[in-house]
Amino acid sequence: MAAKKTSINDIAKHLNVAKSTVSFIINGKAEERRISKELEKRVLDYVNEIGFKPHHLAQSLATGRSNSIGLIVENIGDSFFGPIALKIEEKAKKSGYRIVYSSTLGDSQSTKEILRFFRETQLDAYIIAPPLGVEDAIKEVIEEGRPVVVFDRRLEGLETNYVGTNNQEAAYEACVHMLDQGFERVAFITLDSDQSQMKERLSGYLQGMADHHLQAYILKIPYDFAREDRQGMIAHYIKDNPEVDALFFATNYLCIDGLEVTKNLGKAIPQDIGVIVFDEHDIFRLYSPAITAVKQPLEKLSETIIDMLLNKISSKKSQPPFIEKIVPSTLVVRESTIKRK
Amino acid sequence: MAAKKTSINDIAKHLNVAKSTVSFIINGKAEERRISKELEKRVLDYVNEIGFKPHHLAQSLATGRSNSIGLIVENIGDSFFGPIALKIEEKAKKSGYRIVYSSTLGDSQSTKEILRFFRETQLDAYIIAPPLGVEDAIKEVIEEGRPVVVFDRRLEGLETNYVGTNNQEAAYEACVHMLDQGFERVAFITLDSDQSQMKERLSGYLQGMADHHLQAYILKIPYDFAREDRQGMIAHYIKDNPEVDALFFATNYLCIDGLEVTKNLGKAIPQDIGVIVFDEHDIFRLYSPAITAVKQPLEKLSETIIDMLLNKISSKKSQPPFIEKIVPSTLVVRESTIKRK
DNA sequence: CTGAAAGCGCTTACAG
DNA sequence: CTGAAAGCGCTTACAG
Repeated sequence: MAAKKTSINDIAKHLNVAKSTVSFIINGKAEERRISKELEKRVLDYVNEIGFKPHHLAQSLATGRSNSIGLIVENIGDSFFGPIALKIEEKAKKSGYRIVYSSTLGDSQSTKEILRFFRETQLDAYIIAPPLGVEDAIKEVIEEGRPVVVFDRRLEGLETNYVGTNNQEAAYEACVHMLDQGFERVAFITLDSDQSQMKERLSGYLQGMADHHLQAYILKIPYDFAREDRQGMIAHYIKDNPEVDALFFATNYLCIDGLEVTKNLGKAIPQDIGVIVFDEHDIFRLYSPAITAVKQPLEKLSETIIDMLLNKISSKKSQPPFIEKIVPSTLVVRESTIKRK
Repeated sequence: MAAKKTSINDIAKHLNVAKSTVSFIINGKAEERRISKELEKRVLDYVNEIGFKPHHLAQSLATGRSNSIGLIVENIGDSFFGPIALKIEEKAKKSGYRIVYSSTLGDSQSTKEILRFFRETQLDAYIIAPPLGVEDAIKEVIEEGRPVVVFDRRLEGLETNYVGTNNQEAAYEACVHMLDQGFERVAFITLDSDQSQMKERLSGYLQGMADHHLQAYILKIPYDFAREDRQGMIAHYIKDNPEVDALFFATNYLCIDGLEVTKNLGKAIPQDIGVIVFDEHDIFRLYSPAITAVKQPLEKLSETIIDMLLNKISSKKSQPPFIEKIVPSTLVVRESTIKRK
């Protein structure tokens, strides 16, 4: 029975009170409005009895709030954004917020469309891991008065709240770890990307090599290459640079590609070539040998993001002062970087 | 400038026409309403000029549609549901639908809460991979007239649209593959779960063993066990049943646990023990030896789900006849099941 | 061909 | 202490 939902109006009629009174009571403003305990109880009892729930949309239209947060990530299906989305949702739910999400796949055009689409629905706030080129679109959202938290990478020229990890320091630490283990010609295999987190990681690596007066080896792989093409580039690079004795992958899926390549090439890790990677993945723990990785604290990152946003929402500040929080990563040392003596 | 959004009313005033006229024109009903081409153009031009977008919430309130689909999965962060969510979103977006999601983590109580929460927002339709015990809650949604597609597992006693894979046949095929390879004492390691897909897989395994007159070995691990506990159970089981010569894992993360266990136990795959698993994971391709797996066609599943739902939405049928589609899985044979002669 | 009006279900000044 | 009324921004019978 697709029975019509009972409304606040029906309740008011049934109880012979004004619907405004019902509204106030339901919203816990009985005391504030100095409504008699008795009336309050009568209304509440009835509301519970029939299991009334206010119509969310109508509430939103009247208040301008939708209790929904837009979550825009690069790819909800991947091992970094997926778990983060889960954690964010858990906490958001506790505060009465739903998550509306969309994946950008790194494309600025579709990100702009997502933002346009989301703006039409009056989402209360946004969490975004943006591609380059959407600075203005995000600015518009902020100017509409919606709090925004950008995470994972920052956008130059866009001032806003930000949560990320200490990419540069962590990459530096990882690089130095390799050198401490006796590797000398460490190649950095990264994406050909101007995203801030990638640039920071590269910069950490470069610093590490420079501090030890070592030459840098860098391979940049186009962002939109398919797996076989990425693997082809990596294989070529290894063959062309036989003196390279270790690979530092800038992100987890590149490393997964790299492992397949070294396996096919018959290179032993870490004897023939050392391996280290920025970002964790289940595979790294299980691989033989297990792969040393820079681990981003997903839980802590998620918490920081959603807490910051809820804070901004409740303080109604989409404008400055903007907050920035850096959650440090840790190096998980495994077998792939420990040369047997 | 958090300027007030211009509304259909403002446009009407500015252009000196009734707002109903503006509404009709914007909604492409100019012809149907026999509004003059000239007026239509005048309105449309202005609308484009100021970049007007109708207020989604208001539209929803008036029409009863929200252009949002609720996606309720077990865990948006995992390697099965994450990619499915991505694909579903892509297609939904093309048809003008947003995805609102939530993860159940397999808990029926929180699933009920999610459903209640979502129902308040007038979502147009639902895609659900439900835990047991939410049959009635889903029934209520259907009775409200909202199309529902259940996927991955079905709920006994709940008639609705369903999309899933051929769990039983695929498990049977996997089991027979092991026997063909010369394994004889294949243990089935599964969750202690009454979910339909798990029961079907078990049944496929049992059938396979029975058809070859072989004894079944079954280990059921509690659903809510943490990783160490699961691994502990698997390790024990292997030690207690030394005659077992192969392990058939009912789902991917159990297999990942199992790989860690066999590694620690120093068992060689496939010489000491064969391994096969239901559900893919990046790890299985990369592991040494690579692990034979039953691969669910994620793309095809996602497509089938969203197409079915969009169909139901446009035909406005939440009621019977319900549709059911089974998308077959395929066996990807790798090294873990091929005994060297 | 076009417009005035009611309605979707709520919130919230305002008045008493 | 409580209620009548306007308003959020749309849609859609209905009337002319």
